[in-house]
Amino acid sequence: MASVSSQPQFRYTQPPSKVLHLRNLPWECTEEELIELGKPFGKVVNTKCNVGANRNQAFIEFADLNQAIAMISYYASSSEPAQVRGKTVYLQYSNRQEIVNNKTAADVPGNVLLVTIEGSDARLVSIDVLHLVFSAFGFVHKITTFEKTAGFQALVQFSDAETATSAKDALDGRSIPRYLLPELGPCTLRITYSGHSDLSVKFQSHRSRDYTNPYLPVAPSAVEGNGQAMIGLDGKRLETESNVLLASIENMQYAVTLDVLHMVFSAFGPVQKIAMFDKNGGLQALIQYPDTQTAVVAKEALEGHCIYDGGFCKLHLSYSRHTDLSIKVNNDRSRDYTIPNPPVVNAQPSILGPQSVPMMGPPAQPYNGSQYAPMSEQAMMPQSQAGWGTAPPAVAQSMPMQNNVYMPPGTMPPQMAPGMQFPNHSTPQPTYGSDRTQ
DNA sequence: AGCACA
Repeated sequence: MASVSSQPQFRYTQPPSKVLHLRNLPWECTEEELIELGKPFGKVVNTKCNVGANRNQAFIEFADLNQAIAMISYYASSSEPAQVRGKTVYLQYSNRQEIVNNKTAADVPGNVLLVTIEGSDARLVSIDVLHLVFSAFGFVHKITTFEKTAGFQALVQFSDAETATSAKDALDGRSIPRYLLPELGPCTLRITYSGHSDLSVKFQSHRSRDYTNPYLPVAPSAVEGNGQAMIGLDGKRLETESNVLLASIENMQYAVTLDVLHMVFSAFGPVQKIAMFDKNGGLQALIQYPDTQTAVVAKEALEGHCIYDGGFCKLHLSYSRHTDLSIKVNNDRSRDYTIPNPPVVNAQPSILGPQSVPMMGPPAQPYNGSQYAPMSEQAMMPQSQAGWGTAPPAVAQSMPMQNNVYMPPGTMPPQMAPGMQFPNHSTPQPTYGSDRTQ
């Protein structure tokens, strides 16, 4: 192709071309308006609008050079200038011989959106959160997610381009609501159209979903037991198990202290670290066990149960993305129980004495898992075969945690629970000592 | 009011 760079950028008289260059167009002139303008002179085969820094220039390409010449000739001698929306447009032959339309799939409206999730935690955004966000605009048929150099991306399939467009217009450049992303930093959505019209989803997995086909087989990699993820048959529940639990406390009528949490969660195995923080006006806590199995047991046993009788301080548990909490300082909100004799900052005696703490009666509903259900006084006694509980019964009954290896002396909660549930358990004893981090 | 896009 002949190089145009050897010519000046423009001249006052251009050699004829079937491409015309238009300027002084009204803002956001449409292709349709350009076609209307050129149609009287011939067949408009291509257009390009919103050109130039001011986006007020455009190109019209005719099928034949003579048609372009006809248009230029007409307006060269016409008393009425070429107009779009009453605005005079100036036209001349372009210095190009054809319009190269770089219009990519990203610009052509379609029913499938290409979504790039931006942010340091972008790849932690679950497909369920994406589904929730996009479902606000219509039925989401399918979602696939993948990693590209552009980052973490998803394809979201709607029924039609109109629905997809409404989602794109509303969400492009905006961030996923923070309440949908506990623990995660801001995640911004960049949305274009995809060239796809129907995504191919072979399995329900943590990477892809087909919401039109609930009977689609679950990917082997998403089946419970492989240690990676669980997925329900409804294709909706997806949880990645973790050794760290995120606890949200609902209906917090009574103060829930670090020590109370430690006591409650220690019933299922050694608690390594706890971090408490306020989130969305409620109290949340991260509780770290040495292994995922212990966390799973604790979650199953405690989910939905109340720390105190009467529906107070109801626990809602999920798996955290964290695997090892970074406890910068031991205080009344966070503690690393793996460090012996930690310097406790802001150590303050518990405000609530045992008498002011409501008795921890049985949970509103009995624990379901019989293996971990404290059904009787006897069941609350630490069993000798209970892996990590080696304390003599008498001691364990009053101060169940005191003799545990991971529980250094001097860190006992001041308010050991009277009547605290003490489930039997069979978690093998992990090696706490070697597991210290940071 | 004067030539895009990679």
